[in-house]
Amino acid sequence: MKATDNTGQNQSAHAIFTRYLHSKKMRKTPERFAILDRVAATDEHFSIEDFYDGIESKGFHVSRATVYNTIQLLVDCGLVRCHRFGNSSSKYEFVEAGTSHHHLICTKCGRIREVKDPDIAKVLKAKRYSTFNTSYFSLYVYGICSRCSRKARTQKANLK
Amino acid sequence: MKATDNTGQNQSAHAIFTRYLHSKKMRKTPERFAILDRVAATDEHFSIEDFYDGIESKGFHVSRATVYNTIQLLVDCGLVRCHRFGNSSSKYEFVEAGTSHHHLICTKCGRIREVKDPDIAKVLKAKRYSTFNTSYFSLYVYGICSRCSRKARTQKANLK
DNA sequence: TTTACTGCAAATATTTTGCAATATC
DNA sequence: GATATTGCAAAATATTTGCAGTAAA
Repeated sequence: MKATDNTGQNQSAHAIFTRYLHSKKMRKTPERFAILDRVAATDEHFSIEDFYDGIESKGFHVSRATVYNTIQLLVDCGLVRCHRFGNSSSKYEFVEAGTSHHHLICTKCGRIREVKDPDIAKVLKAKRYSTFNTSYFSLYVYGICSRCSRKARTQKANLK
Repeated sequence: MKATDNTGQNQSAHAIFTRYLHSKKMRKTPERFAILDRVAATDEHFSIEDFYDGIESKGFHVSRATVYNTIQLLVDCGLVRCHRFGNSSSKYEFVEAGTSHHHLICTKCGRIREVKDPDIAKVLKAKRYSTFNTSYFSLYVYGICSRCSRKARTQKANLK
């Protein structure tokens, strides 16, 4: 399981979620916390379907509707981010407090690479947009990945 | 109709698309250019459905499948960008050559605001990622828009 | 005890695909 | 003339919704 400390305040994801649910007068159900636990234990991007299959295989049953609902709550309270790459289904990731990364997306093969980029993160964090209360950023860099570049070079060479 | 000059080379969108189709040995059909023309004449984000209805109402008939295919070609050759905001359908926009903007997305009401931000654009353009051949960026800034902030303040005040 | 939440299944929305007819090259 | 592209409809995929039963507060 990953660490879930939050910006030095040492609040666990559980505590954040509990506080969020409380503030919205929503119920603290076992399904919601089971889903949070499993999300927090997942290092990769996952789709709802991935997640649904995964949690079933661990012997815990929740309906798809509850997965959709709960993941959305986690997005709303900032514990999870949603990405919609290419034309595939929504992908989610647990937010490791205090960290940040961007995504390099290959427009040829669709492969996603994560990059930590403190320089850009710093510039973005310093940015203020008038009358807009920023909470976070998503930066997507589109281009051709090394594998596809290599493939293209090889094909070109073979044509000669 | 908007100007379609490209990075000082004065290539029209038509010329770019023609060149692209030629390079891929694809056919230059009237449907493809009619779709490009209408895309280039549209200032806002549009969904495939919006676009389909719009082009029908102008008396030009193309099938949905052709709209999907052709818009994807335009994305592939860089004349159009695709955004997938929130959980709505894909939104597209014509790329005005040489310009750039980011998107502020309200996590409460879903409203999208475009902002030109030359500073950030400059920083991003200067960025190089090893073994990745960048073609463009998309930056999404999430937060609460002024309207929603105001609404929240008013509600709080009324509770007192 | 009240009613928010859950599971299930059906409905909706969006996008993709197969195939016969057509038009580009 | 060969075959890429089109239109149409059906299929596939992803997500939302309605409702009756269950459980948190």
